[in-house]
Amino acid sequence: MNKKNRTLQKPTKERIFDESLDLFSKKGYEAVSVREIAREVGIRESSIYNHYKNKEAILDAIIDYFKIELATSGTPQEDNEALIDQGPEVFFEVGAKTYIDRINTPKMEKIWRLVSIETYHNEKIKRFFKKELLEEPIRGWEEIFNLMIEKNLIKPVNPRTLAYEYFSFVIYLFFEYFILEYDEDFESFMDLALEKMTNHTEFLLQAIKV
Amino acid sequence: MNKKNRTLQKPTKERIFDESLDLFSKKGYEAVSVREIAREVGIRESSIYNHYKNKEAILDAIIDYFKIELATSGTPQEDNEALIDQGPEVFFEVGAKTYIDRINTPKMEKIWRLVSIETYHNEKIKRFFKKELLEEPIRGWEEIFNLMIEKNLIKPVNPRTLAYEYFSFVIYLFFEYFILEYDEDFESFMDLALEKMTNHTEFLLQAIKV
DNA sequence: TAAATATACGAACGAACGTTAGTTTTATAT
DNA sequence: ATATAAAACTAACGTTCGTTCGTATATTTA
Repeated sequence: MNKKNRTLQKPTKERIFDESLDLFSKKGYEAVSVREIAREVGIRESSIYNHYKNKEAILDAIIDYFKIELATSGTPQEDNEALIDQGPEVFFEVGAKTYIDRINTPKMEKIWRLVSIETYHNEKIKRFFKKELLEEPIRGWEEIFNLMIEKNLIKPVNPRTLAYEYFSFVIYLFFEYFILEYDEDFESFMDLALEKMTNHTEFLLQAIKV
Repeated sequence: MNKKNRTLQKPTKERIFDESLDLFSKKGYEAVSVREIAREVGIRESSIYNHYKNKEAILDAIIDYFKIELATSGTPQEDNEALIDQGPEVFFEVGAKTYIDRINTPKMEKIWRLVSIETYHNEKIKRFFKKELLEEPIRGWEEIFNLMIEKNLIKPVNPRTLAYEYFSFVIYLFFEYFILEYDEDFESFMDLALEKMTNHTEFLLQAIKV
């Protein structure tokens, strides 16, 4: 019976990962105890240490998973050039879709929330956030706007300014959701967020179209 | 000698307040122990309880101070009407100045950082942030843009959209500073932030001017 | 089937936490 | 000078924390 059950359910290590993520994303890393994780998994706290070196190793595993998922979900660089020729409208649409795809699984949504929380407390996560989720996207959008200007698709406004105009709103929406409204219904929030994003890109487009 | 020194320095309660704020803003509320506060003040931890009921009461006192400071620094509603007639440029300038004034003392700067951190963990602070620092300003700016449209000073774009366009950038700058770059030099950050804000309002103005 | 490995357990560790109790010192008011 | 009140002290409380140890029980490998 034990053997049969064991094969039907997820491995313990994965269950520790999932339950930890669930708790961390709700309460933050420090506020969750190893005993609490063990209780949720259904084992004793000492058994946790058969699967992870210590508590921090669980957090590290989660962040590693996050980085890998992000790396495999990004739009390939080469496609950009071809997309730009179809005009800014198409690009904004694809851009929005890319960001949504990155939070589209319950697991990733929880990690986003966790990363938002721990950015305050964890230096490693903070640096990652700043570099990969803020500076790198800004740089990418600057490049895109620069290309659009070169191709005479939009007015010659400072591309860095445009990148901030576009992307600061994305950050704002993340902030609004993951920090201020996380408890609320994801579907209805997403509907509202998409509407806000549409208004934003329409306004931006109106301002820079030739 | 003791008496003389005592009268020259701040009262103990105030020193507890100041040191707590200093530590809280650096490490977050939970990460700071009562012993640590006492050590910084230069008394035993039990003496803290002669001045504050418990640890949470210190945090409450800080938040109360913040609310009072914010309430007394806001621009009076009546002035808005007169300012609007001078055109959007003036209004953006005054608006930016108002926000800067609200973080212009070292004490207030620390509390902003603390509020940013604890918004994740403290339900009271979160509700305050959402209502008073996000929804209320957005509502205010919507009203302002609405008036500008009525007075034919700007194009008739949806005023709510304009409010988000303007204010999401302010939130973004707060986020960038208080969460991601807090350690860095305030002066140099503020110079850069002001430049970004100027670019932002210039872009916005260009897009909506009649 | 026997040996080896993986995984679970109960019990305990040392340290840190917020807080309280009782007592002594210091400052103020009569 | 003496009584009162404020504010400091020492010591300890009961909990919780992350982690380790030795051991028992499954599961896998030889």
